[in-house]
Amino acid sequence: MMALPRSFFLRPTRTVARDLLGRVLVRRLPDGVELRGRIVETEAYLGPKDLACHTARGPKDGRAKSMWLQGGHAYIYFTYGMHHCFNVVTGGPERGEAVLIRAVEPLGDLAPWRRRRPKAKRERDLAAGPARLCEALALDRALDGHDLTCGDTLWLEAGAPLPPRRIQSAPRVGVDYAGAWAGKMLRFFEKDCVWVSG
DNA sequence: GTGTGGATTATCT
DNA sequence: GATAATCCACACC
Repeated sequence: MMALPRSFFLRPTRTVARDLLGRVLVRRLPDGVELRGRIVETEAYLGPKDLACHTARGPKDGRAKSMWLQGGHAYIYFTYGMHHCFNVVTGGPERGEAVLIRAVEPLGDLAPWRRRRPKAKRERDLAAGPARLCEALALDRALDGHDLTCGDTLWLEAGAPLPPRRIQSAPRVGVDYAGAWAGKMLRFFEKDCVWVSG
């Protein structure tokens, strides 16, 4: 299976956020184990004008510097003193836009997922939530800025995109401070899917 | 089922 | 010094 090409990520961020639903995120761990998850929930962050977006604040070489790369790179940051979150950068270089991956449906053998998420009591908690997903897939700042189009260590595969009627939208999570941008419908998830967070 | 608070640190004011 | 794109445990209903 081939990694999704650069052109996939160079489209408008909202388009990519919707089109990522149903696609497959693949993570090859250092020990060679490969984990695959079907993306079921995303959020779009629309660059410096979007007051909920990390590129709307702070220096360009600060925490969010990877977000200024060309589409198809990873932006992984650390927050709340203990959690990581994984984003896919979108659009051309210097756009400062990205899609936050909020939840995946684990595919294949669940044992390696459980091994990394011993606290998850229910299967549905294995990767529902941006920080849970990062814990399950062992994503941290070592992979910040990684090129997702090389098919190495961390990449995306075509899977099966969702038809529009299976996609539901909602305001983004945890961005109440962002004024008019807080209420915008920039969160996308699969309708009636048990693997979606909250 | 709902609500509250604690963990823990990079980043910016 | 405050805050953050969060999660979990535990209390209480």
